[in-house]
Amino acid sequence: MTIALIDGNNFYAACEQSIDPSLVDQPLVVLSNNDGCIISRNAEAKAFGIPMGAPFFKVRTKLKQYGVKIRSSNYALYGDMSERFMNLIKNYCEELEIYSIDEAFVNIKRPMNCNLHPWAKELRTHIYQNLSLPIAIGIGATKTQAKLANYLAKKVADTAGIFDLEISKHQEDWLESIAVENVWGIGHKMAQWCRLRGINNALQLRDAPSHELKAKLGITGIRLQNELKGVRCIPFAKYNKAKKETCVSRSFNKPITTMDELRQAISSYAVRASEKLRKQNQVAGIITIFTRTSLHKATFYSKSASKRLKPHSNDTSILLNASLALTPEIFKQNLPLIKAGVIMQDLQEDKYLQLHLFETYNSQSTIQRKVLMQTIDNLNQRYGSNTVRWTAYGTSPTWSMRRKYLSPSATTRLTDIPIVIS
DNA sequence: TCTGGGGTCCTAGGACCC
DNA sequence: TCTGGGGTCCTAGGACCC
Repeated sequence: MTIALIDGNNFYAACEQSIDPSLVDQPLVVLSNNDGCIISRNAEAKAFGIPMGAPFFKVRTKLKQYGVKIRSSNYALYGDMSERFMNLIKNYCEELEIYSIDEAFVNIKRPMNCNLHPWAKELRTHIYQNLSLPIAIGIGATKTQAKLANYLAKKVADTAGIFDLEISKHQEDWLESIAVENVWGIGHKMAQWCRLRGINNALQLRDAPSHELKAKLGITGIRLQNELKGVRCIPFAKYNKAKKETCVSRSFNKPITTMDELRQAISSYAVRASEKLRKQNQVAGIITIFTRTSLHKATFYSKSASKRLKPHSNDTSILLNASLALTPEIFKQNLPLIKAGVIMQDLQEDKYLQLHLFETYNSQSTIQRKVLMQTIDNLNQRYGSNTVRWTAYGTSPTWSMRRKYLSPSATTRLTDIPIVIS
């Protein structure tokens, strides 16, 4: 078996372009939630030297000057496009592991002549014809090799978005061409450490003394090195693994200073987190809420508070009450809070709900609660989120996300379907 | 004015067990 | 002089990923 990593090029920007023909061939950037910073750029925008992750307010003038189009994050759109993307890939491989919203690892068999190019080419065409999304395909003996191959498929001219590192006659040369910071699993800190030791590229990392890597990076270092050599250490996860925690957090549109606002925000995140749990068929054993001031100010404040839930639950009322009870513990007077969130932890599958030996339970009301939650979820799913809502988070929040350049939910909401005038 | 959101894995150290 | 050996579980924090 061989591994391929398939991903969408500039995925968010490409999704925006696929629903709005006026964006084609135009430089385009997509902003993070709250229109904070740049998280996706198409090739035309990259050509202007607009860096990834740049705070929007710092590059705003430049964007205007170059006539770059701007979109706020539209996760309803990207999530739906991702689902379509993965479903198309499924027909082209033996096993699929969805790694992120725009990336998937697949297991494939090499044909007799070992050449996977025709397969890759066909898949690329198929995706483009169906979704107008350009993709890159990297092939390798291990996940890490596939990742590097994918990187090369995008960087090296003349590859047409496909690169097979496993059977390349010049594998070592290619590894040498990849800077150490571009290796999957090597972040900012580790790259610094590598550079200090003269480990500058993927080849040098592969051949570095193992005991030094072990000492610094632990078991992950040894794994990484073996993966570079072609020895599989990171397993292929065919099935969606159950989440270990689930978090809902947001930055505010502007700093908040009152307990009332914080309560509203926390409430709305707790409601959303409960929905997520039910969708994942999970119940939480611990709920944590947190808030903080800006990282970029001299006085930094950050506080969290947790509560154990007995028994585990995904009932909105229970999680809402727990988070509201915790809110006074994290609130501090006269501080400009810019972000808050709710984290659900110690997650279990809801069908194996563990009850407590010395508590009494009313199974009738438990079932009724479950049906109630289901009904609310169904109504919100069918008629739009917030059709049925909890009053705890108010009707017109002053703190909600800024999304000034939002595109329509063209693939998930009937009223937003694009209209073609011929 | 203004810098995202949502995750995972690993490790070290402390508390505790027999 | 000298104070065991082997283990589990939990937590906080660091590092990384997209």
